[in-house]
Amino acid sequence: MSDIRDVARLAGVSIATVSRALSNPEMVSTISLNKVHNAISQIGYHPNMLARNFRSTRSYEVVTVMVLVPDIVNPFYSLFIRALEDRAQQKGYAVLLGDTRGDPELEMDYIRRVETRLADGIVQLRPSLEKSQNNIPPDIPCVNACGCEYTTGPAIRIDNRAAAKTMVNYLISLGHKRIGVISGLKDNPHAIDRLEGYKEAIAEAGIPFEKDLIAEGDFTMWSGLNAAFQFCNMKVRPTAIFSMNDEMAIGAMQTLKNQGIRIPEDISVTGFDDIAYAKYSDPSLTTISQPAEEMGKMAMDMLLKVINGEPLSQRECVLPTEFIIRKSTGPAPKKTGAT
Amino acid sequence: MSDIRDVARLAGVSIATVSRALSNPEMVSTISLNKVHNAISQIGYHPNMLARNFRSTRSYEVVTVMVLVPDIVNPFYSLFIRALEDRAQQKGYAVLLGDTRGDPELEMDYIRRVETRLADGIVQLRPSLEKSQNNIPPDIPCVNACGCEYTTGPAIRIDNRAAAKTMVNYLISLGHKRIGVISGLKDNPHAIDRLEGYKEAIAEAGIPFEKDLIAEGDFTMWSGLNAAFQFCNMKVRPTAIFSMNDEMAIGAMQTLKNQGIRIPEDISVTGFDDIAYAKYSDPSLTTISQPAEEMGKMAMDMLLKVINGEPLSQRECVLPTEFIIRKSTGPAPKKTGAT
DNA sequence: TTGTATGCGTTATCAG
DNA sequence: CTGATAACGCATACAA
Repeated sequence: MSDIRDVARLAGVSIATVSRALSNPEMVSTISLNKVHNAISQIGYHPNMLARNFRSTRSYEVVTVMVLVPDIVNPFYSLFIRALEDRAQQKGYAVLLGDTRGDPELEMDYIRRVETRLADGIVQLRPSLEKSQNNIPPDIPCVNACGCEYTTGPAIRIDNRAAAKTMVNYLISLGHKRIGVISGLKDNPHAIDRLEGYKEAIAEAGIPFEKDLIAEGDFTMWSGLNAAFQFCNMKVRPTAIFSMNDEMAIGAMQTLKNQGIRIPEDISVTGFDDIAYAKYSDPSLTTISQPAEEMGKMAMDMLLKVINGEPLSQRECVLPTEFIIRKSTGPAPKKTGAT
Repeated sequence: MSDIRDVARLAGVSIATVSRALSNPEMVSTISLNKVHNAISQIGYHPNMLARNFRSTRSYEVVTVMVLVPDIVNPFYSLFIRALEDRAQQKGYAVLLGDTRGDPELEMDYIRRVETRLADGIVQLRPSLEKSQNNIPPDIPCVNACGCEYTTGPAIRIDNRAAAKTMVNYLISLGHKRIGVISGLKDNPHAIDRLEGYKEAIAEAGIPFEKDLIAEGDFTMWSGLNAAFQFCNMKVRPTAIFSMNDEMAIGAMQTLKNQGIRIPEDISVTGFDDIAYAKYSDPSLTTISQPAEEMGKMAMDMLLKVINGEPLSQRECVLPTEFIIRKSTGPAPKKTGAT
């Protein structure tokens, strides 16, 4: 591996000149510039970023960002990350992956790495409540990109409550009165916000809240598949199911179809996120589209500002969602689907 | 940010002792060890990995690996990466993300970063032919984790040809004689290998090869959806479609169903990869399961050996696949489905 | 415009 | 077992 010294020697200039030729070409004469460039291509020199970056600890030369994601296999997250990474790449920054699998221990491991300067900042994709505040030390730059209503600090989020309410209102407008919910884990902030929206909607429609209509999942297809059984076995089945994400909705539809229940004739199903598969499911899924890519892009930009100490125009950025009607929803059946 | 010097001062020892206490505790007396630990927790010291790593360039202390992936949104890749990252995390290494979006320019950008020592090695997920050799300089440690038959250098792969052949043989055993193919891009090594398997299978069954039965896609659902039209419009439709991945198969099924073609009664459809959605598609997809997680794990282990200069027990590791029969395939219909 | 010399935070070498 | 001190590769203040 060749040195900056090797280049200097070959080019017949000082290492300072080589350094400048690379970082501040305008400070170097054309002649030297040429000599340096020739030398570089001759010996195939690549500046050592580790050294460069290490040297300028106090400078605002960012290089690496760590993204903390609960599960990169989830299409919503991977879409987000692709956009984030794209943005970073454009600006010449690098993205370190930290798949926490929802494990707080693992998350801490990753955070520690950032403390060791392996990265300059964090994009947190785990929604965090105020109490169980993301255990990220205050001195390390961080943006929460999946915030909820209780998130503190720089954050990007959607209005989960309003989106959920829109969805449930739509179901109500179709005549549904018994609307089941497939929720995320009860203490998940998104689940909390979305349930809030559900409650508001039914309350305004004069529909009483029934605890039995809430099934708990964990945002995986498998959990959606299981949750649906709870509804199949009820004496009076709900005529619609509001699933808190698309994957659980897809799992649930699987169960329903296996039980001979028609969608949407017998029961309507809705999702959340609008992952790619939502459009291709059978039937295609009515859902809420989150601007995953926009969020990824913004998260990157926002974090850079935080790192560079620039002021944020707004601590929190709430992005709009889109309500997408497909074929998994329809009018409530005339007689409630008793078993 | 506190220094190693701060720790030394507070602990009343030399910085060398502090360094040793952290890296080689066995070389330090218990007394000093305690003093150091106390000091560290008092001032909240975190060793600067950048400096540490920079200092020991020639040491075998790896920290970062870059994974070059065509598209992280593809579930097969994200599953692979999750496993890779998991393994890296266990060993204390970090994974830099390089989503190339299939763009060679972008890929070069990432490779350059590795040349600048931002990472110590590369896991390449783009299959590469010998001719269009992955343009990774020979001096940088690399493992190709999606190899094909022509891949050179350390590689992990499956036997695409054999897997494809198994699948097509199965379709033939069901009585299918006109078997359409939804291929990846023609010059994609995986597509080439799998097509080879298809050709071998039909040849052995005495079925002539028809160029018209090959539709080209690009491994996205959208392309599968479009490719299927080619078959729908044929005078004599194929009775089975061998899609080179699950996503295209899912897209194709969408088209078929929209055209009123029943699966598998009128036409059988098969996929490749066994992504999570394959099980939940309608009908569930007969496919080939690739051991994505196993591959990710092995890729990490293999790359570490390469980086550390340890000898590889075998240059290439060919992993077994699993043939999974679900509900998208059935006996060939009696009369060929003429339009 | 250029060169010299210093320091970034650690590890490693060498005496003690 | 411990403490000075010299690297590591580069950027930069300062001097020329």
